[in-house]
Amino acid sequence: MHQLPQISEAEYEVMKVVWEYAPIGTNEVVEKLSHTHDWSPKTVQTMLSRLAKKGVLTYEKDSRMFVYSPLVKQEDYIRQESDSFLNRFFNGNVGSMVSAFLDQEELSTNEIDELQALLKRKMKKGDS
Amino acid sequence: MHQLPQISEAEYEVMKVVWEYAPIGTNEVVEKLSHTHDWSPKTVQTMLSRLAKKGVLTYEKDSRMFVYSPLVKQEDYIRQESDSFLNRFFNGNVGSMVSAFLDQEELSTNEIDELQALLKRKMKKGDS
DNA sequence: CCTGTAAACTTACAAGTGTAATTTTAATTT
DNA sequence: AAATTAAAATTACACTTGTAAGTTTACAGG
Repeated sequence: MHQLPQISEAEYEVMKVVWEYAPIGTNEVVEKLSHTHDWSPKTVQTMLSRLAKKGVLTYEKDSRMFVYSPLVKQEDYIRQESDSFLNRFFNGNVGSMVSAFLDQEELSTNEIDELQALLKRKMKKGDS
Repeated sequence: MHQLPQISEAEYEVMKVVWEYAPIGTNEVVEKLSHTHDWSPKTVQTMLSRLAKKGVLTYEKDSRMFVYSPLVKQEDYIRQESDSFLNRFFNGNVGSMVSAFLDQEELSTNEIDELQALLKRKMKKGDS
């Protein structure tokens, strides 16, 4: 499993837009981000170039404009980061992690129910 | 909730030793890390100074040597990073996160059992 | 008391990141 | 075809991080 390129926090915000709306032009990316971030269009452009250089996305020309598409799947990237997070802080042990979240009282009764349902379904599948 | 200082990945490795063995001197930190990392003692010293400057740890002098102790609790730092991770990648939804781990087939039947036990216990507590 | 040595303090330097401004280029409008 | 203008390409710059090396200082031993 060859490592995916490193994506910085700000770059990731840009990628979220690309993942959701690709193929998407520079201006539209800027527009989408303007709702949630206070970034200059120049800044967004810089991040798009860096992402292209890193091979996270690619583009085609529509006359003079660029239209971007992802090269890396969001799911794959999230998987990589999840694994890294889990190892860094919980020695790779999902149980410790969930346990920590439970201790932090961050889960409502409903959320706990949901989790139990999830696990139950997973069990069934594993059985077969 | 005032933000804790930023701790880089390498710095975190150093902190793990400090958290586990504090109060601990520079040389002992270097020694502990030598088992798991290929870092020059100089590198470790740099990281210790940076951590002190950031206010993550403090030290006292034992004659000419420094003896370090943490100022930030590991648990607090992990909580902060966990929240940040969860928001960044799963919109703060623990269910989505666990669900993702389940989909990645990274949990053995045993681990799933463990999780279920955890949740059951948590439910009981929440009840009372 | 002088000196060697080990510790701490200061400096180094490239890569990555956040955050743009400036310059060039190519399409569009007169 | 020339001029306008909007996009892309290039340049900028400070801060953090990884990774140390060099320099100063103070204790311990002779």
